[in-house]
Amino acid sequence: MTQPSKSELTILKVLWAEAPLSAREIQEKVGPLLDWSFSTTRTTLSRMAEKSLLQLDTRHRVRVYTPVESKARTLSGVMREFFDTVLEMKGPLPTAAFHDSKMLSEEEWAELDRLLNESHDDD
Amino acid sequence: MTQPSKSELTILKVLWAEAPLSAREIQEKVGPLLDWSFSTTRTTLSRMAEKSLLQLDTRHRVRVYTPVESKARTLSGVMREFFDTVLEMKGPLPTAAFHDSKMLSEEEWAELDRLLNESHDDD
DNA sequence: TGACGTGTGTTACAAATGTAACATATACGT
DNA sequence: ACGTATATGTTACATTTGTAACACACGTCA
Repeated sequence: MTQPSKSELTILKVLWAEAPLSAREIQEKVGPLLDWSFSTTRTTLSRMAEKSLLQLDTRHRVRVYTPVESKARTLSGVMREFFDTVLEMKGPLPTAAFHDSKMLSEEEWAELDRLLNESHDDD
Repeated sequence: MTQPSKSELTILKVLWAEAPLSAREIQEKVGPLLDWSFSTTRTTLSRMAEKSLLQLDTRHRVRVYTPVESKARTLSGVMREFFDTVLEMKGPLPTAAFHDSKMLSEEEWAELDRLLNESHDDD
């Protein structure tokens, strides 16, 4: 499970909020944020699809992108990696401390907690 | 303030524990961990010095390396960046939640807390 | 039917990072 | 003085990521 880079995470965030979206639609959202040209956005989307971070479909004759993994699953991986390497905390993590981040809903936090702190060998 | 990569962080960790160290000494500690050849370690050390992550001195006719920034300062930057981009938590962070990480002593946690949550415009 | 906008495939190049060899200098022991 | 180990300088090449242009196909509108 390859971790998304910072830019890739930005794209994933807009897609978690609303998917599937076309490259053009994604560009309208992340272009201003990342100051990217449409080409750049498209290249990054292609690479994300290659890496199976995104799934590709065709709707109304256009390519649309959907995240393969849920927000909770992806962020749990990113967080696990971070705490492992930076703080060397291998065991359960104090996820309650982050619950006031607006990034996830209550249900998503519940899923993330489960993923981080319970059985760890799926996927 | 360039953030250290994962490998660079590994090197910084051994130097925070004991510095200054020569390339050879560092290799003895990180080589097994990272499965690196001596050359690789040396290249990374050079680049870290270029980026001013490490300071270079000569002791007993050998080059020795010392971290420029303290563990607390470096980790506070890394953590700030992480919570910003991943969880979009911009304000104060619940650092108490991490205090059982063995990475830092009580005093270092105190420094890190101060850096993360108080005035934010030094260095 | 021909120009134009939009979608898509392909290619390009630079910087950062991972990973390492080669070559040279220098000190230390014999 | 000579060989040998260690230290240091330099160079190399691949992969990932950032950043983007070029070229072509297709549908729509005049």
